[in-house]
Amino acid sequence: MKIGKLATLTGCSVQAIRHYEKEQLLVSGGRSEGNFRLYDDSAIEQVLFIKHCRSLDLSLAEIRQLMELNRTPGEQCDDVNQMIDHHIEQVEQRTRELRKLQQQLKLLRDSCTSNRTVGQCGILHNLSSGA
Amino acid sequence: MKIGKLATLTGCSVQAIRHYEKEQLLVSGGRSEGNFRLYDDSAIEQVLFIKHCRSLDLSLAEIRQLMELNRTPGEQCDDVNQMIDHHIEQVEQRTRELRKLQQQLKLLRDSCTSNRTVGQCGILHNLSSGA
DNA sequence: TCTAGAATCTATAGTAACTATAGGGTCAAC
DNA sequence: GTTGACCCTATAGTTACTATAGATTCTAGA
Repeated sequence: MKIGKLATLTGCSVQAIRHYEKEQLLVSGGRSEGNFRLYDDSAIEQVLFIKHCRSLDLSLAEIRQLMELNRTPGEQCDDVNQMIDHHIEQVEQRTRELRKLQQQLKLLRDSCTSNRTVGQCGILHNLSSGA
Repeated sequence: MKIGKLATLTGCSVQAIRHYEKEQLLVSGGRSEGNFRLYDDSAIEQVLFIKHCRSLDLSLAEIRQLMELNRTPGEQCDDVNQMIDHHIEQVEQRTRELRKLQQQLKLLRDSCTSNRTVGQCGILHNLSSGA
């Protein structure tokens, strides 16, 4: 199949697939006479694998690493576990940051009510002071 | 003062300050004979204002808008309140997403234990199936 | 067979908020 | 007069794409 069909079947954009190929996450099965990329069914699984990983916010570099590991089924999979653990930590870290941010923003928001002028605005006042 | 001192006093990098100027968040008081940017004390407050807003994840575009509002103290400040409300919503949205992500990652992580091979790895298995 | 339109190709710019670098001027002190 | 610290501009890099331009290939209907 050509790239358009692969895109439709996987729910991926054509450009994204080309991008994955450029980043060496995907190899097309070759080219047609007219230089169109050709894929077989295994490409569908590969793109879905990438999509699934992306939905978990794994980077393309991490996905590439996972796909490489997949090619050596006899090796220990500790690297996979470590990568996921690391990723979980990152997400938790970011969640904590956002929670703090949320609190600060709400405090800030409470410092102003409707029907005030810019000069009286508690928000702008707070932002201007070092607080 | 020159840009280096402003950077030191505000804890901002020199490049960041130049970047803010390029993005029209900041105007230097002029240039020296040798074409060095010159600033007065009010620039310190401005940079700190930007830093404070950035620490709340406000975009440079939003900050520019706030600074413009600041110049018209007689106007109503509803726009400020709306911006902050909108920002709070965005942060909450992202927090929800991350929370979901965290759950999924933890489920994924639990699908594998130590001392397995790549072929047996529950994580890779899960990522490969459409699950 | 001709042709219009759909699909594909490559290459490049844009996104956000900077950081890092190259290659060059300016200035103070020794 | 020269060394070193500081400054200048302009450009590339970061991430994972999307969007665009300009060209080529394929397909289906007249």
